[in-house]
Amino acid sequence: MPTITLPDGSRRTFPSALSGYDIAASIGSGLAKAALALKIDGKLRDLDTLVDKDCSVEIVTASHADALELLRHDCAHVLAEAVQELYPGTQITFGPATENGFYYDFHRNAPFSTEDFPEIENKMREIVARNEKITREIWSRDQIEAYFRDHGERFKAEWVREIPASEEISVYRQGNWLDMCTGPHLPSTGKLGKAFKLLKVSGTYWRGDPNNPQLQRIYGTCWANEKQLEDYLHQLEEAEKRDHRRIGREMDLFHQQEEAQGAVFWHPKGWTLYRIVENYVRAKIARNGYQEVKTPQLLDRAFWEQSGHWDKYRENMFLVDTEDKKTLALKPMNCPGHVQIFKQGIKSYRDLPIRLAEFGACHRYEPSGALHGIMRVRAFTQDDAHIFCREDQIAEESLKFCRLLEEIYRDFGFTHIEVLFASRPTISAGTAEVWDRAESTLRRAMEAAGFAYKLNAGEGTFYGPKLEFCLKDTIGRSWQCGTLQLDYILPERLDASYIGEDGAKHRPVMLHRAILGSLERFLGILIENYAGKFPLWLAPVQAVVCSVVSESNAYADDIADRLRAAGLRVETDPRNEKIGYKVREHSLAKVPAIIAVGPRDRQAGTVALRRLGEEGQRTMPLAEAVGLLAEEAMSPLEREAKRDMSRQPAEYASLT
RNA sequence: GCCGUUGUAGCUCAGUUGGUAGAGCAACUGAUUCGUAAUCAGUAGGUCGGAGGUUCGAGUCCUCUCAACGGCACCA
Repeated sequence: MPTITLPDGSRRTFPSALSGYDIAASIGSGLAKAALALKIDGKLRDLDTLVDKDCSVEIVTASHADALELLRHDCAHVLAEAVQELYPGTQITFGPATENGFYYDFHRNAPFSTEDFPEIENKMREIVARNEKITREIWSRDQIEAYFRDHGERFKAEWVREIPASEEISVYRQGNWLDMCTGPHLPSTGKLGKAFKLLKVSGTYWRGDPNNPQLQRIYGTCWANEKQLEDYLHQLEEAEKRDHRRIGREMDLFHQQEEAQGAVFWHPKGWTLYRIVENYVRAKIARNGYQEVKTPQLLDRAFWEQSGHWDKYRENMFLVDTEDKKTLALKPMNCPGHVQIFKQGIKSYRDLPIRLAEFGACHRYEPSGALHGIMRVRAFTQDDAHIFCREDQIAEESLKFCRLLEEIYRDFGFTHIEVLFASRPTISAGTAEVWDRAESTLRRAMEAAGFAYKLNAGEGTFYGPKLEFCLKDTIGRSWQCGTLQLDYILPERLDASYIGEDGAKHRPVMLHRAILGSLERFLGILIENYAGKFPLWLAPVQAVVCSVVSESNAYADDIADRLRAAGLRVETDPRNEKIGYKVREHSLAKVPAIIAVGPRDRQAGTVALRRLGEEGQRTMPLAEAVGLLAEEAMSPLEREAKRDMSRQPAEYASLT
């Protein structure tokens, strides 16, 4: 006599065990028809699962938050069935739901191409129309292995043996097709509907290992209804318009070309943006106890051998052979250079922490397939710094860093930061004991900083655990920007030391940290997040002064000079064009402030100010416009400084 | 590096079964001086990513190669 509790809190008692479908039917025939699955005590289950004891039950329909994952996973199965029906000999592997859709990995000798999609999609629609019943069965390992082996499915047969003996293995059957899968699934393929579309095909490796056979992955998207599908496809199109490569060209910020693969040609406007960002960080870290340095681009290979980078990354370093038979490497990172500066002279425990910062130009020979616009390049600049400190200072320094990073990200408009904790990789330097200590210290610092983080197991650096601060681009790809790495190894290898209170030599601990990460990547993300419509302090061109008629050109020049005197980046547009034409052009160029001046303005000493994205304009005295824009154009740092300056001494007292 | 796709004027694209490249916008010239998202007219511009091959003849077919894009793998 199970008693079930429904989401609205009501309870129903049934005389005997019954399926989710029966429960839905007992509530209403409409619900029974719409039901896709059920949640028993919060766990998603097949609709025909028998409920035989007291529990809470939710009927999952297409509008339920969990429905999409279910639909997408089923869509992957339908895709696999369609592919196997169309292309005999193709082997199945895995096909999960993803954030916006699904994929399925196949093994087939002939390549799949997007040209095959219409045929596959048609077959998928056919399978949906067949409305094949989907059933769950429990098979023994031997049964499954034999089945897949008999059907030429070597990957599935291999995988069965990997599943722990303690686990029950389920098989889902739909029509004549079946797959080993934990489920849950829809009651039948007909419930999938029509709102799916195949998107792209890509290569992948069996179990993610390049040494394994190559598989072909077909990606698709799937939604609860066609409206949602259309919206999603539209969203993808819109995202394309925010692509940093496209905006970079449209706004004349930068370009890239074949002869400098993985490098960036910054145009005047782009370089203005770059310098604004760089100078902001420069001023910000100077206020936070960092000292800026500059270290050599080329260093002898012996140096990299000592640090351990040669062993691990030689293939990815740019090397230069000299006349005198030396091999130098273009620096792929700045740490060893900073250690050399630290090592000059004798350091006392009183000197610590020492925070050395550098906008370090680095070169890495990244695999060609990894290059991506200005987000992943071979020549980039890190806002790098190394904090040399005592072990007892790690926690405080880590905390300070997290606070600083948060402030800077906030100033650039980023509030959603994904934080990952990357732990010890399989190949690493140092002892387990040192690693344990490093990991637990870093973990505690993170918790003190109040950052929620996810574990990125085994993804730390070879010399220490790592925090990754990630930001998302316009289509949701996550990019590591900031990082904090705790390192006991390099100070040892490069023989850095300080004199402790006890008069003896000690090893400092090194914190590697970057906030933006690579200036190039950060700017790429910044461009995408603002879609090029930067806040005034970041806009390369903050205002354009347009004359309405040629007669007003001199007045426009005059206005521009006044704005420049107030520190604004201003251009004039004296062309003999209609004002509507000029407004359109500068709006498309995403100039935040468009100022139009005509004979009327000259007489009255006014300007007509139009803000990007707004309709219409405001006519105001010149002084007012200058004041308005100059105030808005202050960087967050200048704003902060102004606030501090105006603080009364008493307020300072209360701060301490 | 691996798999797939793409590569024609500054940009977006067209180019039938192989017969020596076309449009719109931008640019340039001229006219127009017009108060808030495209004034009109005219001119110029590419040898079709690169190399090789097949052919009487290739943007169009074949081979190789480079780069970009989407993933995979990598990311100190």
